[in-house]
Amino acid sequence: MPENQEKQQPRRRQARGERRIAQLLEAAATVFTTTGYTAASTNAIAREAGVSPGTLYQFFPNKEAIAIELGDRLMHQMREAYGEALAPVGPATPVEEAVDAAVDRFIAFNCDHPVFFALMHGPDVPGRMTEEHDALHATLLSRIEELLASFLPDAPPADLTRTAHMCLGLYKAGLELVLGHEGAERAAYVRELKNVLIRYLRPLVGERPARTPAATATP
Amino acid sequence: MPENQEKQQPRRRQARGERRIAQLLEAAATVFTTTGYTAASTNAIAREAGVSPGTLYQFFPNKEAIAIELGDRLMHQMREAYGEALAPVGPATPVEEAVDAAVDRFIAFNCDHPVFFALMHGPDVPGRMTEEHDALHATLLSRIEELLASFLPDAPPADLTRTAHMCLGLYKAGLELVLGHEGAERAAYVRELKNVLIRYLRPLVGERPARTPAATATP
DNA sequence: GACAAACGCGAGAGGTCGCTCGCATTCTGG
DNA sequence: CCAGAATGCGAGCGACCTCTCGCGTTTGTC
Repeated sequence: MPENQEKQQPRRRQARGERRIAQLLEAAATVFTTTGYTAASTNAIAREAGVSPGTLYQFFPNKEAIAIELGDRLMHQMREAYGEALAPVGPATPVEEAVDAAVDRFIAFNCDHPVFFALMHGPDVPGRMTEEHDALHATLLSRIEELLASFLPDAPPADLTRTAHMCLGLYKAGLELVLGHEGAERAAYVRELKNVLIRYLRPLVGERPARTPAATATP
Repeated sequence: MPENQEKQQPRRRQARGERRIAQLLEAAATVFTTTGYTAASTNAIAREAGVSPGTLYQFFPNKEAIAIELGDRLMHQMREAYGEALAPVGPATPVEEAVDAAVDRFIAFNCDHPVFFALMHGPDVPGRMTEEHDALHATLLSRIEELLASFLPDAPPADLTRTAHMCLGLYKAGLELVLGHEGAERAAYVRELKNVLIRYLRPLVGERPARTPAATATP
């Protein structure tokens, strides 16, 4: 009984099918990025992939399933690229370093996969999409909270949760600005986003060891 | 120069019509807030207002016009409530005070008019709505930039613009969290949002609190 | 080579949404 | 009081969207 590729589906895919699925997901990614989830039509996705609408529904039961599968694969790629930990932080790492590493990683991932932002940011998603969205959100939040806990061992849990929410929100705001610019401007916004997070978190972790003289020479 | 009510339209409204318009806009506000602009149907708005679809189109040429008019009225209310200046800031006001006042005002307005957030936040808007959205965005940005300029007279214009974008983005992120909570939690998030902005801007205005003797002693 | 299953197609069924149109009702100015 | 404008209605038109269905094609297996 045990061996299976995907799930418990009695559906045997050929190599051609797997290729089509990848092709369709890629097309869906570009369409979602440009028009958003709700505005994206399955016909448009099929057209972008160069197949007929019927073919699309050979592989996905409905439009939502496309986004779900896309989200799952993105999540998987993310875990694969960065490992289980949000950011590997040693016991004496300064905040600056942790923020710098985490932001760089996430920004890089989001720039490589703009769909992620589209699926993340849109509360224009109906039905079961919301669950998936919330799951991802909760995952990220718990990672951030975990990371924060290593910096703030004696903070009340409620404060920790709030700070984590705040950090994620700030990151999303910064990400939007980063994705909206190119080249040097983009880099400048990344720098600003890091500044925001560092300056927000710095006062919370007063007695951290290294007072690194990094960045921002005072004018 | 003749007097006119709305614009150069040869459309004479009766008192009943004005009432219907207000009623429809109110209904549209609740529908937009709950479902967002794109997902909101004109039939739903008419139903919410207790009138027929045809009646709705007696007063608005299309769905977009409803949102536009709603946005205009909100904008007007905002100006009326807070005056032309974003926040009246004296020449020696500390950053803390300016941020505190500005955030309190905006948060109060957004809590009173949740539609504002819905119309603001949704890039799910097609066609000419985007212009209106961008116009509002630009207005807010220039106000913020203006305010920042009074704090940072010698900063390069590019940096000023970037900082203004960042502040608005941070505010929007915080607003989302604030609106997502109630009571004490909400107040805590307001506090956090202020902290974020203050700590972000503080290092940029090093020699600011020259006049106030009881300034912050802590580094 | 033959059979079954997977793949591929595209017209179109079924549904929703924005918006219109013809007609009834209410208001307003003269 | 009455002509005409403003208001109100709701069935329904056309466009579009998700998803289906029947049938032809390709692929894997023996």
